[in-house]
Parts: sequence; structure tokens; C-alpha cells
Amino acid sequence: MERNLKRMATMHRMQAKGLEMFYQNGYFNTSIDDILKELSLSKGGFYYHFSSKEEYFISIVQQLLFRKVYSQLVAPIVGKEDPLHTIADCIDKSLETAELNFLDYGFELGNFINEFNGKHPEVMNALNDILKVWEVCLVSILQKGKTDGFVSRHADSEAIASFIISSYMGVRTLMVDGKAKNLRYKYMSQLRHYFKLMEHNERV
Amino acid sequence: MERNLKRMATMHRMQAKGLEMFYQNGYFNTSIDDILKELSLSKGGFYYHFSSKEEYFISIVQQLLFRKVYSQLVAPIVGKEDPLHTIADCIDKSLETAELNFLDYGFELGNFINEFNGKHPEVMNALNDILKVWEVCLVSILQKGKTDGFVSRHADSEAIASFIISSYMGVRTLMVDGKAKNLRYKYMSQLRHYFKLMEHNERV
DNA sequence: TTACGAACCGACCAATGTGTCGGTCATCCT
DNA sequence: AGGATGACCGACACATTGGTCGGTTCGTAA
Repeated sequence: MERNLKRMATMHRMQAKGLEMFYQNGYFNTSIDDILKELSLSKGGFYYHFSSKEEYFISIVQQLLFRKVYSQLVAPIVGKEDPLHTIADCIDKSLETAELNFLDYGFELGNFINEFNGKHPEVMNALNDILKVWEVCLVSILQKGKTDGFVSRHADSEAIASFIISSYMGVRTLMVDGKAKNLRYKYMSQLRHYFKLMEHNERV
Repeated sequence: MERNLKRMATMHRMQAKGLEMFYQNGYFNTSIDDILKELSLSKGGFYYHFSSKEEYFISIVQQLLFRKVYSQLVAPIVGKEDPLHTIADCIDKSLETAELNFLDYGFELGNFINEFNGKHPEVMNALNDILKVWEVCLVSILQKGKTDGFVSRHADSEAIASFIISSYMGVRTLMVDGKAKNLRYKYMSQLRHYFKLMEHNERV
């Protein structure tokens, strides 16, 4: 049983460092040697656990990246009432951690989607899956918000969800240069304005 | 005088093909050899005109990319009245061309910013310069819209501009997978909703 | 027409890329 | 205890990278 533990530990170490470095430098600009050097591991060890760089990356996406996005953007809103305020707070908090992270390189998921857009369909599928989870979650909470009387019945949940995701991905890209704080404030003010539009305000 | 013409022609050919391929495959995933092969030009020719890959890329950004962004996103709105409708139409048209382009890889400027974020400061400066032009243009036309009575006096022009840019960059990234048409429609509907918020509606 | 230099060629280089493979050692099952 | 095997090592193979350099071609000015 000791064996399996070690295996898991090593793989996880590789994945964690991989996510970190791919995020910092991009997939194509990060070599396996770079990662291995930081981990003091060998080529042989790497190719024992993973069959290729691409498969390695996909495993990182499906395991680490998925959980990261889920815990940051999905979990905090799922099941909650008052969708619009909940979503706004969740996004604001997410931007705050990005802002406090003094070396921020953007929205991981967004960066990778950008890098792989139009190529490497296997990787894109893994990335899009994560995006889909977020989107579905947004749509469903908005729909529920309608029946619960928090959201205007005329609101187009799917369009709103797409708009939220789009703007979030964009602002995370732009926040990178150090002008994070200012941007976050401006962005959130407009997002909240936008949200006010579809608050339920017909009746009583 | 023939000499100079040929020089310009060759350089432009290199830059144009470079923009095309960097856009399709990303900067780090496109080698100079790749580009040269497509152009049937030699290494020597390349390094006669450009001193390095990076300098080459910067020249592409400053000359071709700048004009492209300017003609598509800045020129159509500068000096116009009724900023909100003008901007919305401009963005919609821009999304339309992206949608019709059956092989679209996202917003060129956005992709590159993403790829270089946090590294290669020289390149980032060139990219940010373009973004700045767009932003300044948006802010100034919005401000003018206020004095002309098209935009609510309470609107925060800078925040609006940031919000527009953010959401546009994001939606262009997401439009890539073929689901362009649907997304464009959803995005534009929400953007126009958002714009209605700050239409001038206090007084007569 | 001749000499010169701009424009371009393509072989070459060192560094780096991913991926392979035979071997080593600790751990586990019997 | 001991053979099998899981986990890992590191030298190697081979393609590709950005970049160099001596040479060739050819328009052009004297």
C-alpha cells in the first residue's frame, strides 16, 4: 500500500508544479525539462507516469484546474438564493484574490483556452468542459432566481451567463499588468449596474 | 528607386504572413522556419531585414496589428455622435466579421496580450499601446456624448470603457469554437441592455 | 562598364525540444 | 527469502529552435 501512496504523491507533485509553470509561462513556452528541473525529477520518471506532454497537461486540467475553477466560481454560488448578488460577490472575491496575488498572470482557464483555441481538440474539450460546468451553473441559478422572484422574468438567463463569463475572462486578462486594483473596482461597478437591470421589479 | 520598393514589398510580405501565422498558432508555437517555408524565403533574407524574432514581432504589432485594430474598432466611432449606439454597432460589426471568418482564432490583440502577459515587457508595451488607443477613444467619445446629451451625466466613462473592452476580449475568445453565431447574438443583446442604462433620460 | 552595396541564399551551429530505453533499487507478494 | 515488479534514473536519439556567416546575384550610380 506504500507504493500506491508514493505514486499518487509524485504524480500530484508533478501536476501541481506543471499547472504552476504552464500558467506562468504558457504551455508551449514551458518545457518538460523546465518542470523536471524544478522538481529534481528525471525524464524517465515523467514518462513513466505520463505518456506525453499533452496527456500530462490534460490530466492537470481535468484534476487540478477543474477543482480550482469549481471551488472558486461554481461552489460559492450553487444553491444560493438571490443569484445576482451572489454572483457579483463571488466574482468580486475571485478578482480580489487575483489582485492580491502580486504575480498574477490572468485567468488560468481563460489563458489556456486562448492558447489552444482552434488546435489540439482533445485539450480544448477538457478546457471547454470546465467552462460548460460554470455556464450551466450560472444559467440554472439564474433560472431558479426567476421562479424565486429575484430575477426579472424577462431576463435571458443564457445570454446573461455568457455575458458574465465573457466579461470576466476579459477583465482577468487585463488585470495582469499591475493596474489590477483600479480595474477591478471599475469592472465591478459596471457589472453591478448591469445586474440591477434584471432585478425583479415588477410587482409590489 | 526600384530597390526601396522591393525592400518594402518583401518586408511587408514577411510581416503579413507572420501576423497570420502567429495569430493562428501563437507566437511561441510558430517558428521562423515555418514562416519562411510558406514564403519561400531564406533565413538570411529574414535576418537581413529583422534583427530577431522578437523585434520582428514588435514591428508586426506596431504596423499591421495597430492599423487593423484602429480601422476596425477605433476609426468607426471616432468623432461620431450618439456614442452608445455607435459603439454597439461597431462591436457588432466586428463580431460579425469574426463570425463569418470560418477559421477564427479570437481577437488577435487579445490573444497576444494573453500570450505575453507578465513577460517580454517590450512586446507588452507595444500591445498595450494599441489597447490604450482604443480605451482613450472610447472614453473621449463617451465624455463627448455626455456634453451632447446622449449619455447620462452620472455615467463613469472610464469604467464603461474598461467594461466594454473586457467583455469584448472575452467574447472574442469564446466565439472561437464554431458556436460563434449564437454567442454573438447573446452577447450583443446583453451589451445593448447594458448600454440602455446610461442613456440620457433625465429631462424632457 | 565597372565597381559597389543592397537583397537574398543556404549551410552551419549550439541550444533546446520531446520522447526512448536499458538499467537500478526499494518494496511487495508468496 | 527471493523473485517479480513498481518507481525512478540519466544517457541517448533525433528533430527543431533562434541565430550566424561567407558567399551570390543584380540593380544602380559613377
